[in-house]
Amino acid sequence: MEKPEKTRERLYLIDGYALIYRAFFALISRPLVSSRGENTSAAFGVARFLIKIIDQHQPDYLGMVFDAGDSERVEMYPQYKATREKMPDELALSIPRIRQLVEAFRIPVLELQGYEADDVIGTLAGKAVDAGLEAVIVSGDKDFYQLIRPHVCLLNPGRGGPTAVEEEWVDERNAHERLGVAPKHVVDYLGLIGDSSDNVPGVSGIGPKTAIQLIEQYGSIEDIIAHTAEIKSKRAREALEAFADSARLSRRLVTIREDLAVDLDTEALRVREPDRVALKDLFLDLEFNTLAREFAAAHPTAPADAGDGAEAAPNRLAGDYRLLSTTEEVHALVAQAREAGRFAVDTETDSKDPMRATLCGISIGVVVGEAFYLPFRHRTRGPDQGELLGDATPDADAGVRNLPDLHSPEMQPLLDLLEDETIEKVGQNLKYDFLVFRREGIDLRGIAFDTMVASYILEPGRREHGMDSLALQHLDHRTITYEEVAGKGKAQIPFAEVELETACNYAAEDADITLRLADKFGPEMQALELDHLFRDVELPLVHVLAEMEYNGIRIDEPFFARMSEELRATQSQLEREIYAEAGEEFNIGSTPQLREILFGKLGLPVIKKTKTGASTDVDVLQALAAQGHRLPTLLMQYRQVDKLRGTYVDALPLMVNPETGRIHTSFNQTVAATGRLSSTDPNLQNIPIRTEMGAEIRRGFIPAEGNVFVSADYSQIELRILAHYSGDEAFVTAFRSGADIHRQTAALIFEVPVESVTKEMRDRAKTVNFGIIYGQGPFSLAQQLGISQAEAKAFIEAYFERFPGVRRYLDEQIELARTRGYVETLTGRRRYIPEIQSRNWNVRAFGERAATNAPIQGSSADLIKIAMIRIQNDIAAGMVPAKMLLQVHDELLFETPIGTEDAVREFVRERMEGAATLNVPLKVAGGVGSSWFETK
DNA sequence: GATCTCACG
DNA sequence: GACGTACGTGAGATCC
Repeated sequence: MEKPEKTRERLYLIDGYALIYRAFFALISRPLVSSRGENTSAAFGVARFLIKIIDQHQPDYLGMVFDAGDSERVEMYPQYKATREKMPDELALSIPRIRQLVEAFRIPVLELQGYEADDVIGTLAGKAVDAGLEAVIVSGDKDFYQLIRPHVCLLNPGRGGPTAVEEEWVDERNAHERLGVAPKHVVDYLGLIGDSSDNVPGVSGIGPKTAIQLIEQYGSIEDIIAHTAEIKSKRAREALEAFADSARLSRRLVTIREDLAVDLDTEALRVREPDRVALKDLFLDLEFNTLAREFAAAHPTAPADAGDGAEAAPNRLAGDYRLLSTTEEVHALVAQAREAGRFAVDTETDSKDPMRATLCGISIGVVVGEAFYLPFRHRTRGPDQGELLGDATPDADAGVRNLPDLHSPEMQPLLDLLEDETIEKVGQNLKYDFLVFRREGIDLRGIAFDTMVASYILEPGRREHGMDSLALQHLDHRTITYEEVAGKGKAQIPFAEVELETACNYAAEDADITLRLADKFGPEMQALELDHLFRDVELPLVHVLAEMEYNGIRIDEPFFARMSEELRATQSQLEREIYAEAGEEFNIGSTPQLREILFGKLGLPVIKKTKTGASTDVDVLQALAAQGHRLPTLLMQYRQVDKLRGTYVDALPLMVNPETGRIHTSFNQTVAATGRLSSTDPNLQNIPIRTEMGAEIRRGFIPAEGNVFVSADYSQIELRILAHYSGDEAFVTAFRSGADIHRQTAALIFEVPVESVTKEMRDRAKTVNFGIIYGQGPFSLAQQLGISQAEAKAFIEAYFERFPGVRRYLDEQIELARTRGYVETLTGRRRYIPEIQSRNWNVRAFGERAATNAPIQGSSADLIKIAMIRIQNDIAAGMVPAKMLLQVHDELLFETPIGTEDAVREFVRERMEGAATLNVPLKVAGGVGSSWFETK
């Protein structure tokens, strides 16, 4: 039916939740998920619909109607809507978004506490007609047919996409025909047949056909009941005799009220220009880029507000940033912070490495929009550009007004504040500040919020969690960058030499932004139930990691010097042999030159290609060596030696901290998308062990005088997690029996008794076991095992046949990632997988592997983190004299006084094995030694 | 800064 | 039927 002819101004009343549900479920099998993991299906559908309504229908008045609170129908009939499933979480989370959208469109929201949208719509439609308007009810719900009359019609919105449905008008002309009864009898009709979605009972035994017939014959439900005895059909008659009251109740339940106490405020409902800026921001935030473009094209900015640039450029947030220069001011600030019980803190220093940095100032923010900078060690350069005029004392330089020394009695209240556990500290990367303070002899306590960690919990796949990027995205604010105040490259000056007012603006802004971000991230984490992970795992871990970094690890420098000489000699020898074999000298480290030698000059076959040409990696060299060529073998040896020397033996001694004589790595808590840690400067999580020559390097890591190392590593933690999650019977049984899991696996997939499993069978089973965790396919398994692809395929099939629970579990994770956009670990840590929605097979397959691997790798990370926190707590409480030094994903390394090693081993084992209770036991293996090498 | 290679779990 | 083919990291060397 085409659109009814327009004779009056039109008011469109949109049934809000009907629209939202429809939009959400239209995309249920392929939901829209933003890169931050937000399910945006409903918001998208609603936005697109509103644009369409406004552009194509050009309503004169428009309102969005929502249910609010429990309906009076529940009092009438407690089971009303009781069979409805709870709103899916993803949808519930997008309701606030949709309200923002509606607001940005400047469409009034109409709701009345205690009433359903239907009743508000019924009332307003009536009032609209009285006011000389025409009411268009936008909904697909048949209940609304009862409201149809002159100047009231129904618009059932269509649907785009693959299963497109045309929009549909229902008015006086076609209502009767569509439902089989006239609008005035809709309540009788629905009262008889009931409504399963609202759990309205109706009359059991009477369906649409009978209902229509009865209504045609007798009229309303009361009339029908009055004539029950005359009804010919025995079934219908008996049904009515039994359920007459149910029919009356049902009729009342489906009757839409038209008499609520709401006014029709036509002026408020008149369609207005949308708030373009807000809408554009929302669209970008929701990643509706196409919609944003289309909307911008259809609604060009009026000349009046074009070109002022306010829309495009991020704001500069207004902040009152002040430099403190007197003790009294500091005391007042301390009092204010104590009063508030919470403040943001940030340190300014002269190095990115907290183990080498010197503190030069502190910024503090207590309330949003206000922050202070406390300079302690600023100085200026003299006119001759070299002589330092200022130092730590305020009098030394007239140009700089430092506060009294941080450790002077006047500043004691500030130090007390920092060390007061009851006053909450908010910061960005507080591990850094903690270490800087610690080296000043200040123990920063009360770490309550870290915005960098919070951002990581909310968006673990995000590239960077730096403040500049977070402020830009979340606060639409461009921060002052370090380069802007200190310069860059060669011209960069130490922060201590930055002019004070400039330093203050930079530093205080950081504290202010931190506070604003914390206020935003806190509720977001709560909404996603990530609070436990944040409060009980990641936040306590900040301390633990800081402690480990502070501890550092000792190396045997003469050992590295000797090893470097030996490797260098080996390398020269190999170099000569390589040149001889190649027939010329060239740069072995240059891939292009090596390519030319191997595939050009010597004409060896190209095995594998990279983006830029033939690959020369170890797989290729191995294959070429297997063909009987000598050069590839030499190259592999050369590369191994070169790598060990360049990356480890020569590099590590340069990292020794002159102050402590030890190497202090940095454990990054916000890098790995799965929840793992990473280690940098230097990376101590990839110290060689797999080859004999490489493992020698570990002899150079030694405990402090009078100490030994204790190492403890989880045995097959990832496979145990897989067993736990999948609940696979064979798998779980194997682990519970305490037997060798790879041997057990081999017995099952090769169908032989455990005693007959050969070493080769076990090795293959082990490879398959690990391959499964990563989603390895037949192609790569075949390559790895040196077997045919068909054989590899048979292995994988045999595996899943023996472990059907594993297959089921992996499929489940893929399905979860597809439908809700993310997978999660034991602690609820999420990993969003937008790739799984890709139309590109390759990208999608990657997403599927990530979806199966992330819960396993991530849960393993969860467990060791929990263990680390408990261990460090007990170490701090003095239970053992050990120091935790390193974490290498499933392994922890400790340093402890000689004689305490057995106790420490047991202490650590107990806490690691007790980190969680799974379906299968957790097992920890340990070792003791006077070098890292010996702990194996 | 991008690319390649290779070290670890 | 082809696609391209195992997850997660960091560092050093070379090239452009």
